[in-house]
Amino acid sequence: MFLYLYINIVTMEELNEQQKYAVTYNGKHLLVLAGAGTGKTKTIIERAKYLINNGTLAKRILILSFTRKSAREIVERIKMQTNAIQVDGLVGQTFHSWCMAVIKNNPKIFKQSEFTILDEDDRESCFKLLCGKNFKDKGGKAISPKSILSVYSYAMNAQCSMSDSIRKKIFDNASQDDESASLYIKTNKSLYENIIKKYICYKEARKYFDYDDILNVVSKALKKNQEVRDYVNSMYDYILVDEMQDTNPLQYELLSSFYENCKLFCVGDDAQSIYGFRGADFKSIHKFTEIVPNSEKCRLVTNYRSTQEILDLSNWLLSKSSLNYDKKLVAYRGNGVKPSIIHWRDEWEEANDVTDKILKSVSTYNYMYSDNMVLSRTIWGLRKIEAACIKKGIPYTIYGGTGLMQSAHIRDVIAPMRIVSNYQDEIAWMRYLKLWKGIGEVTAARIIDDLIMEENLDECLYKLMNMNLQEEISSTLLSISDLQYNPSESITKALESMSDRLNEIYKEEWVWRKDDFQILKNVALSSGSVNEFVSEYVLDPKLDESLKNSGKDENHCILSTIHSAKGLESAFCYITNVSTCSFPTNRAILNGEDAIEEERRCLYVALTRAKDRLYVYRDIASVHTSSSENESDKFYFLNDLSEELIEINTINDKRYLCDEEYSGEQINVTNNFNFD
DNA sequence: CCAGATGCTTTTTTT
DNA sequence: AAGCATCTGG
Repeated sequence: MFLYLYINIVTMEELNEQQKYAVTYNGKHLLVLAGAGTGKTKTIIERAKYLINNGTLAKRILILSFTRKSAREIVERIKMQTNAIQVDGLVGQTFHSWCMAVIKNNPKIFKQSEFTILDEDDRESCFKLLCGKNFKDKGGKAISPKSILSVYSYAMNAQCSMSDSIRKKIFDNASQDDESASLYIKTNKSLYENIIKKYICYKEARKYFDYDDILNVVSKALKKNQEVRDYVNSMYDYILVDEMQDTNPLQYELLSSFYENCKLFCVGDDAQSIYGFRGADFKSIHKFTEIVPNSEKCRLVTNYRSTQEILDLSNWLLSKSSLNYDKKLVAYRGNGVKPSIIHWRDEWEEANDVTDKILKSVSTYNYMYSDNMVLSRTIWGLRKIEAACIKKGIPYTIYGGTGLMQSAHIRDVIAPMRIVSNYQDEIAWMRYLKLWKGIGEVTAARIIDDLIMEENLDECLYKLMNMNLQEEISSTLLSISDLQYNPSESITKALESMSDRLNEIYKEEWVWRKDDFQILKNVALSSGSVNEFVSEYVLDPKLDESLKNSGKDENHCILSTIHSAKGLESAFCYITNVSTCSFPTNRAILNGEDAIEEERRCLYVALTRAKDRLYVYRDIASVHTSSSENESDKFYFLNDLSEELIEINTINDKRYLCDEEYSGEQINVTNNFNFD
């Protein structure tokens, strides 16, 4: 009963003392260290409103975030709460989209106005092409193109040397005095550098631009060019940055150009930094006041989301770390029910118990399906839960994994559109040609060698038509080319000539895959040309968003990877497979302390999503202590967990063991729905 | 040289 | 889910 009362209090527009301090801050730069559920987004929104109400023009405020989702959400919420004229021109952007805008608005300085942006898959394809088959290091060991790419990208994002990047990415962050690593780096560094140099030249020749280039080019220009610096500095008075803990050194570099003439207001939580593999360093947030001149930091510690019991467990997890997160969240809502640990013998048992509890929350306790969220460390960990949901008729939405824009059939149809928009796009040619029957890797490469010499698209198509290939190969490209200024219609035409072949490729899957193209066509309606469409969708795939929003208001339970669940919350929260060697993963244990700490933060994010009830699932074999003989067990997060913090249960569910057809009879397995 | 089948592997993910 | 290696057979 009292739970409903609290919800009303939380929605009040009042701010607590800490939030008020941050919102009305009058010094130069401020870092707000905001723990999970402490009103991080609300504080940023109130800050913007406060500035606008005190006479700052909305267009003089820039809201930056790492993700589109958070940037968009903040601006939308401000617009909802404020007079429309006042917020006119308020901008919320990602670092990437902001840099793109700078590039486009300064064509004299940035000459790369016409280029194809490579996404991660394309980038990998480039490296594959450049490495060739069986690429080996000097000791004869294979190096995957993917690992060279990761070395390159990490060096760029973390702004570190090639040697440091190899040490981090190839040698699992070996220490400086690890001799075998140093020797490897010494002998093989040039190998990496050569491929990377080739890649840089290749990009230039093919007019390719990758995500890192977008930031890097602007960052360099800001350093070197006074004109760009003046332009950028003249635009804003205030920069508000969300998710500061995910900001990497390259992005810090960009922010540094604002130190002098703008006021930064950054919000983040070091304990929720889970993007280290991408160059984000949560420690930089600790050094904020050293890095940024004239800056201060403040803290938000009152949590409005969870009960104290849930926070006690979360605080405990951080306190067991050797790192000092200095975090102790206090629940505004007071006490509730202790979290539960549930032991299972196999993952089907786990999936069965989770879905039973979801059903019960709805049938017995009158919650919605959407009050339930199942979290997993990996995307494939959700498959068994999904299967159980289907079996029991629970509506669900999956967050995480590859989005629609990454899926094979969409990329198949985008490929010919990319060719039309940049006929030198070798990666697109390769994908497109290989689709057709009779054309494999070798033939495709031969055709491309012939075509890439041509002067323009028309010459290419003419040559292609005279190659005695299946007619659809050239006719698809022709019809897209003819409809260049009607991208939506060009998709329709492309599909008409490709669908027979796609049907053959995807077989029974084609039934559901083909439905996605209606959405693609709708998105394409807002673009003026094929060219515009393909360049826009890479930076802002509205497709995935429109798909997610369509399920947003529906009463679905959420199945999500932990990474995708950041910012979400749910009354009932189930964290699956928190077992030894799964969480932290085996790989993290091998990679050493930094990786394990990142896993810890990951689990912390998961725990703090829960509002009322938290269930942590694990393999029954994970029960041991930190004094265990087994090496991997020592790193297990839930060792020595006191029963004061958590209630321990083992699934002993006869109905599951003996009877496949569950009749719907309610058996109170863990007896923990008693709020009163 | 290509197609198709099979089995294996896969951190996580955003731009 | 989807890419990979690997094999068989055309």
